[in-house]
Amino acid sequence: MSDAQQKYNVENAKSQMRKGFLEFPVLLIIGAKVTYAPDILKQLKEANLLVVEGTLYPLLSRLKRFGLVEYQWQESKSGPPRKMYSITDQGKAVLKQLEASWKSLDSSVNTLIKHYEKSN
Amino acid sequence: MSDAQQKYNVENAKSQMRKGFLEFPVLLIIGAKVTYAPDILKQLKEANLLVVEGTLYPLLSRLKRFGLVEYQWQESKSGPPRKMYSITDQGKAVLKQLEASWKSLDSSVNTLIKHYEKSN
DNA sequence: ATAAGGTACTTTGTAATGCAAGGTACTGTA
DNA sequence: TACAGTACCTTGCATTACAAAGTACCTTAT
Repeated sequence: MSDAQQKYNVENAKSQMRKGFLEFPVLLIIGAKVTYAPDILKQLKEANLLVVEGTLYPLLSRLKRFGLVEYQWQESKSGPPRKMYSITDQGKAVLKQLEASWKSLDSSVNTLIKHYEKSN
Repeated sequence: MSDAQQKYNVENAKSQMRKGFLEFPVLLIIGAKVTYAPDILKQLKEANLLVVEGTLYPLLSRLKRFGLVEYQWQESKSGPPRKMYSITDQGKAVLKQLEASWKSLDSSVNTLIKHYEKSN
């Protein structure tokens, strides 16, 4: 029956909330310091933006493909070589735009929250 | 060749930034006042959260299917009848969780922005 | 040497969602 | 009766997060 009520999954909502959004924090992280995937994962985790490998690696390839980041191989003392990512000038330009979009989104949502709270 | 650089589309990024996210503002709007689709579209537009019909109607069906909103038909003086949506108790409960997720996301991102700015 | 464990990077298939485009139907007015 | 405006809905596509599994390199212990 199409009327049957389904159970709403908040975890899925959180995941969806990050959809298409992660490029921004990842660019911020790379923009702040040359770094590599496992460290980016760690920083995202510390920021409560949990992400898994299967999400991050394709995302980095995408950023590279768009010329927003670049990388250089670097040897490690404790394992295989690492792809050290750094932001490009193009990446910095896009980052500015994403930051503007974020601020707009941020203020829009916070306004809606205030309206909602005022009505209750 | 797979190395060819593609053009980054900021508009697409904005759209993706809203992906999976829209349930939250729509619930906020319905939670603040009983309303119907075209008015929700108008409010989203005023909040700079541009959305089109093809996005909103399936979203409303979804919220209904999950029992987060309900509707009643209401006749209009200027056209066909309207589905007037209101939030349910379940919807209010979910809204609380989404608000918590949003605040966490908000503070995480703003922290990353600060780190980025400090490093430049 | 070789095995085992850790580190790093990658790929495949699935589910979810925004969007463009097109469609249906009701209402009032010329 | 035609037309324009309003409201609701559906289909197909592109994108992206995630789980899961895989490849490869390096160090350490046996």
